Amino acid sequence: MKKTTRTAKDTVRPSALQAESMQQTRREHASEIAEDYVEAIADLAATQGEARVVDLARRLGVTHVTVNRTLARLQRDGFVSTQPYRAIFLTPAGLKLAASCQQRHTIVVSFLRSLGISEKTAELDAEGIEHHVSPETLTAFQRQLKKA
Amino acid sequence: MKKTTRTAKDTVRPSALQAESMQQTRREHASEIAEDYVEAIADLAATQGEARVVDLARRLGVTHVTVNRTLARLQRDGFVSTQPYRAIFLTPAGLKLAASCQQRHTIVVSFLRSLGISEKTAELDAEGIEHHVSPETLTAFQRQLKKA
DNA sequence: TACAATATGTAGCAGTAGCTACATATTGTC
DNA sequence: GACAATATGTAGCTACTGCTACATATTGTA
Repeated sequence: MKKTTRTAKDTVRPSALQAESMQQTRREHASEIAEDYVEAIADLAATQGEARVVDLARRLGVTHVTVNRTLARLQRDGFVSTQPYRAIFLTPAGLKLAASCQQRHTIVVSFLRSLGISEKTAELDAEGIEHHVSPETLTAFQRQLKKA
Repeated sequence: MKKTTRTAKDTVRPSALQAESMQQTRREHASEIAEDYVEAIADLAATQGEARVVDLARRLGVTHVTVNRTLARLQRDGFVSTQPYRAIFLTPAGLKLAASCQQRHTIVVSFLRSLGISEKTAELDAEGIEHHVSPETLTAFQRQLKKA
């Protein structure tokens, strides 16, 4: 036997629902960090006038080195535009992404709060949860909020 | 100036709530995969008698190579015990983790279903969400389920 | 202007997760 | 037992995320 038969099969029909879930979760994870960054940049720009590397590092809880490299990736992917020793700006795509992230974040936090969850926990959990909430689920959250 | 002052400051007082959220999310991410694996292994052992590398690969939507390396890490961390060309077994720690994951998964899915979310979406979203649900939030979900 | 503080950038390391290609072991069947 | 099919293992690549240490640029202030 020359090569793995399994690989081809897996590609065509990964398996059940769980494999699909896992793959989706992984795909989402790739964009989670992008979302966190653009959201932070938008917020810093709004509150402080501009977003700098150190601000982001503080905000995201990583070193400035990590921020730097991630910004390079975000620039490569068209979400931000940066110049050495200058403030960081969001591109139209970045602005759009930031807006939808902020809206989703607000909805998730409000929803959790409506269940009686504490402010702090709601914020902490929302940060992890929000990236995995599908449009359908987000709509359900909003529906529930209107009821209450 | 010899070294970065910022680093020390960041370590002591990362910033606001968001930095803490991010760091927590990253920590959680480290254990997400472990949770997915032990859950899958437990399920395969229950339904098929034993868990093999190929089964896990199909189930998780990755190649057998990835499964292999991850299993090595899980063994290093004390969650599974493996022997070359043999079935994979969960250690007591692994069994415990699997049980709590399955319970949490069930609660999250039930909760989403109770909001009128479709079976498929509930499963897909739960897969991503469940790893970020704190005990407080999980309790709130259960409380809500009892109401309905 | 000069100096110190701060900010930003770069080099290089570790760890994790994914992959393909290839090598070896096990298993099922004739 | 032999052979083919399947399963498992290993080598080596990419990419992302985090870090420390060090180098350079900018900025604020005496």
